[in-house]
Amino acid sequence: MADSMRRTLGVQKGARSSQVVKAVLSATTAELSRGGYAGLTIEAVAKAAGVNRTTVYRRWPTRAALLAAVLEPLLARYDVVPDTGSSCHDLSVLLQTVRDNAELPEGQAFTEASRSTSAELQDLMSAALHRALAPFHAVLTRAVERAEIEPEQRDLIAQLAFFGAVMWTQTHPKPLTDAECDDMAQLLLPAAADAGTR
Amino acid sequence: MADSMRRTLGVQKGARSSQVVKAVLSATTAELSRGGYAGLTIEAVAKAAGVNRTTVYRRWPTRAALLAAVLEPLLARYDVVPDTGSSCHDLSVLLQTVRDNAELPEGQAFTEASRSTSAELQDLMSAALHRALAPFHAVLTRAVERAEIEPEQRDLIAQLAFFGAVMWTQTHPKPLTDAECDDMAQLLLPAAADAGTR
Amino acid sequence: MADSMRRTLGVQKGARSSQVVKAVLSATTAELSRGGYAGLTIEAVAKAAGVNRTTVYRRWPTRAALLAAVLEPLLARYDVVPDTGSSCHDLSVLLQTVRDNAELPEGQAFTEASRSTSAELQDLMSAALHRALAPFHAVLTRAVERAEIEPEQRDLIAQLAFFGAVMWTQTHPKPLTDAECDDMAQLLLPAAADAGTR
Amino acid sequence: MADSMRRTLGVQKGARSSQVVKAVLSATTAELSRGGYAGLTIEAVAKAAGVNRTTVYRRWPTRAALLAAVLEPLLARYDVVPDTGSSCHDLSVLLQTVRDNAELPEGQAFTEASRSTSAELQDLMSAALHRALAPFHAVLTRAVERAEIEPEQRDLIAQLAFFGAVMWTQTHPKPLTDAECDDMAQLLLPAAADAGTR
DNA sequence: TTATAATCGAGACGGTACGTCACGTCTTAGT
DNA sequence: ACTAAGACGTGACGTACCGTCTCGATTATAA
Repeated sequence: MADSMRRTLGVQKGARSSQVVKAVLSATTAELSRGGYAGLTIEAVAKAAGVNRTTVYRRWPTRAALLAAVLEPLLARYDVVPDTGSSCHDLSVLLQTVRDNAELPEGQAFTEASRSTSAELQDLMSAALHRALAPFHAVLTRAVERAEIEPEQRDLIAQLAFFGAVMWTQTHPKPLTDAECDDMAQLLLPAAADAGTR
Repeated sequence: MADSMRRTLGVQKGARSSQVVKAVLSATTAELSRGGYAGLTIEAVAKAAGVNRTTVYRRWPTRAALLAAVLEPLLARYDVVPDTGSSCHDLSVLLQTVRDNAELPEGQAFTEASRSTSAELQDLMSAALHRALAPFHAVLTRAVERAEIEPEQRDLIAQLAFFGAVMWTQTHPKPLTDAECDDMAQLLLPAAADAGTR
Repeated sequence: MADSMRRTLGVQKGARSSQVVKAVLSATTAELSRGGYAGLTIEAVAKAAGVNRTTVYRRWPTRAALLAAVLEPLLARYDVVPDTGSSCHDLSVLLQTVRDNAELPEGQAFTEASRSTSAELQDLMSAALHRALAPFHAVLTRAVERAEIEPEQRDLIAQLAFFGAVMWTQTHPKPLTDAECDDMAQLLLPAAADAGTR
Repeated sequence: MADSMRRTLGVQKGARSSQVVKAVLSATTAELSRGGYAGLTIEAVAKAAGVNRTTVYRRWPTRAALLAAVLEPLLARYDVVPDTGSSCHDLSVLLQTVRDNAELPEGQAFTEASRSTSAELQDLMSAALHRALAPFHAVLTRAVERAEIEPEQRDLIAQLAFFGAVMWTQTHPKPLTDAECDDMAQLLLPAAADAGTR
């Protein structure tokens, strides 16, 4: 039953396997950078990685799996919550992380794919979204505790901050600067901004 | 020369043509509602419209053209700038418009497609984005004139408001309520909110 | 009933109609010269003639009809039977006629189309073949009367002579010369050749 | 590089592949028998063979390739030169081979296609023609050596004999009989016929 | 050290959709 | 009354990837 598929399960210790993995994943980001997720084909990835098409299929059965694999490092950055003492600054730091991710092809592909209706992607993407939003909620929960914002504003601010940064390049030719991240944070956390300034 | 491509140019007077157009466009929204833009195939649209595939190609040479056609009514709603006297309320009205659009399959497809790297879409989508953002800028320019916000905050607020509303359903199971639109507007325009309150 | 088709039946007196006919027919030979009968499309003919596609269809409902129209002048040359006194020379003259026709694009298309299995062509082509073979039979019948060949050889010789000339360009880069026509005639009618020589 | 086109190159060991090949080729001759080469569509061949259309394309990229494949056995018959001692009889044997081939749908398609102007066919067909004419030239070269014909008559006789037989069914309802083959050979090789008779 | 299991490359296949071309028919105008 | 122009359904084209399967051929891990 498991044999019928002959699917690759884990990464072998040997150098060969890990090289294949590395080659495929970097080929994937390369392919994502031109064409985005919509233009991502297993065929092209395999060719770019110098690997047989079936080999890719064995380890990553779907396009979504490939995306997930390549997305992991970006999401890992959201696993640490900044804590500088100032909510406003914490938020700004998070926005900078978002910006850094959004500049990478994988990051672009993420926002592109997050709108997809495909079932396989839906789960992956909503999980990733929650992971990315988590530090925002953490920082803003602290802001609530410091009485800088009302509790019921928390989610709204997280929403505005996160997507404001994610979608920045949609409307602006250049990526967010650090100063603009600060502006955005101050706009959304006026009380915290005052505290930091004075 | 016009003959050389044998492409359908305008809608004929006859009932036949206009019926075809209607059938195809509504089939397009139907197909968009399941599968989104990524899952939109001319084949399926044609079948759902009870029309031959080539007929679709003649009038809408690309998938993007089909999307543009079906998107037009939504974008038209952004052509009127609300003017209720209160900037905060104007903004809220715009957010409600965004929400209404985002609930429709065409609207979802719009945000999905706007992230695409495809050349044909790029132009169409950036034009649509500008059209959708225009009323936001108009309303906020009035807010600047009323000294409710700083001039340099204008674009930033437009950005946060627009994408905050557009991406709402990414993080929330239910669409924006009118009250939430008000909250969002007040958060972004605190001075104008005060004015309206007093 | 007849109106439902709205088919053009005869050539109108006016200059316009006859001009259309001329333009289409010469466009047809032009198209035949590149692509042959297999590559002949109504679309291309209409465009080359500067005429609408439907106009062509009305007057020549099928590709075969177009071919027939353009073939007529070539077949007309077979309606006169040479009579120089020498069977051998008569045959040579016929072979030269075949060669002249075979050099024209219509002639090439004729031999190409004559092998077709299409029903509409079958009739047209077999009729044309008979018309082309008729003078051969006439000349050879005279040869039989002159006791230059056996009666039962008549059809065989006609067959060899006609197709030998028609298919000449299949195996030779240059068309038949007059001398080669003579050689061929003498080979097939040795008795008549002797008579002419002495 | 071999992967880049994903084209089927050779016949695999497995029974599957060879069965596909067999099915497609016999379907091709079946389709040729109705419609001829002009009416041959990959679509119909695939359907008749119970095979997917793309599978056909992979192994035989063009219609011409399909024809060539199906033609090969017929052409192979021309690779052996008859040598019965009598030039006249040798020629008759060749004519019978031509007749046998011309009765098969592939043979009909061959003569049909040989008149085509298509580039892809041109090469294939001229090569096939040379292959078919080769034994004629061989037999007639022997006849020259036996002083039965003049050297400069050789090609002319080959031309007349070959095409006379090939085109036989154009003008006759029934295929060539063996006796008629003999007649034709004797007509073209009178000296050799005498030798055989005495 | 040699089995044994995991992984890979290669070739082939059925299948879906693409975008294009030409077909032949029909309707609606425009002279 | 003809022709023009526009539109449509239809069939076939050749291509691109898809996802699956079956073979060997390698390559590691373990008896």
